Amino acid sequence: MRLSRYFLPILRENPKEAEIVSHRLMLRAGMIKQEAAGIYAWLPLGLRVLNKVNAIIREEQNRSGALEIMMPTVQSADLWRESGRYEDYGKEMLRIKDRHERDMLYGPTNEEMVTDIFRSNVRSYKDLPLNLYHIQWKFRDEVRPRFGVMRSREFLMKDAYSFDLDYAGAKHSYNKMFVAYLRTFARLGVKAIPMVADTGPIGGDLSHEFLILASTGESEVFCHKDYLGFTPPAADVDFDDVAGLQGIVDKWTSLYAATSEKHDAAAFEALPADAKVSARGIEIGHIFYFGTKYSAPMKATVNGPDGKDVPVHMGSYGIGPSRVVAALIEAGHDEAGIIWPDAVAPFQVGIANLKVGDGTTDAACAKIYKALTAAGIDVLYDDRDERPGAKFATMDLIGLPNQVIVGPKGLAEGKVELKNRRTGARDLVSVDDCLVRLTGREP
RNA sequence: CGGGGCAUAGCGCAGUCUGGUAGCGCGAUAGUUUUGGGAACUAUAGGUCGCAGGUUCGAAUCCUGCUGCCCCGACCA
Repeated sequence: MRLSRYFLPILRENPKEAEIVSHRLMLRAGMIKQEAAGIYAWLPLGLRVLNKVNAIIREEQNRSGALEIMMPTVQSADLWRESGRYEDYGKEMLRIKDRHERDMLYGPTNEEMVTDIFRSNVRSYKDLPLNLYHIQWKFRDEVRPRFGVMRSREFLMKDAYSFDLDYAGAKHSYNKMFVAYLRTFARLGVKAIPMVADTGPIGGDLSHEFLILASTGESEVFCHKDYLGFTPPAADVDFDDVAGLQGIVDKWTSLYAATSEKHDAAAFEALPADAKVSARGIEIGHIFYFGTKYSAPMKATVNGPDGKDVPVHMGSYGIGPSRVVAALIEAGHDEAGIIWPDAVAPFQVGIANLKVGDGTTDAACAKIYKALTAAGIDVLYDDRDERPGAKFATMDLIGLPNQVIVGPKGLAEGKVELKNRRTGARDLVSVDDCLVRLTGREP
């Protein structure tokens, strides 16, 4: 992508409403635009990141055996009356009437609807286990939305729902998502720690929150330091291996980890002094097992091996990709701007042409741009007629992990500068060496 | 939902007390000179002063009502 043809409305000054760093940087980098309280439009740069986050989540959900569907944002109130939540959910639910005066709502979550899909189509225990998920916009009419997309009213959520014959099966489904989440967050470039959680209005008695540590987090967390050094499950983990998955979950729940709501001060104090981590955290995932809470009232039953109908055991599993984007910034930034993990960076490489109009630099940039693009790498080529300082500032602000700086000084020696955003390291290399290092292959 | 603020150009703000016909910085656009960490000069564009009513010869400014947004707390993915 040539920056001169891109839509990147960068702000030099901080918008006054943005208090926390991720909100500030997302606005300054032209990733989002607020349209109403807690409601945001995603601009090209922001959408790129959001889509990359979604892609990783999707791959790991699919790997675990979950099946992607797409449920609507607008739902009929009738389903929610069946579960009893139409009254219980309160003012956080955005209620709508259609032209026929029918009660509708903008979905805050999808347990009822997915349960309806299930009961309409599944009759036998032989069709279990089943896990259906989608990535869809939700609306929760927060009393006080804040922190940009971190706590917005409209937000994107990946929500998965598992269906099993009994508790043992449901526990395995729960473990699959637990492991999938560990892999997902590791691939997103963050250390997420599972913590015992309250189940809140969703209900149920088995639940974990996944939190990443960040000084601006809304939650107060306490955990054992060793979690930060744990190795996430490998890509070839066998999701059908019941004992194997349980082993992974056991390991990741063996040490102390809790948010303030579930904090056990005595247990935490018993940890060795050098193992205690007391910090702030951001919740980026939450998984629940809630048994027959919805399947029983909504009559989502299957015929068991003994020929009797039983309500299925369910769980739900959520990740907020839009919040994840903000959380990644909270966890990765410096004075100059965002530092993206490679996996979700909007562009892997930025090319800064320091002297647009100079034949030599233009040609070198064009060669690099063409070669990287041909290698399937997302490249942002800053071909604007701007001074070098402005280009450096832009690249750093939007956080491109690898920056190729092409100017007359370096080219006089046949070299370009390869800069790593995270470490700040700069290497003077030939154009060919630069391409080898960025593409991992010989020209 | 309690408490406190704010609303004037794309962004940040002054002007409001004391009514007199719209201003600053940054940004944008064009040109020139520049060019290795957010350049200088010149020119240009851009605002029904949140909305509606009222007072007045005259309202960004005073009065009334409304709306939107932000912050703190409680609540929450």
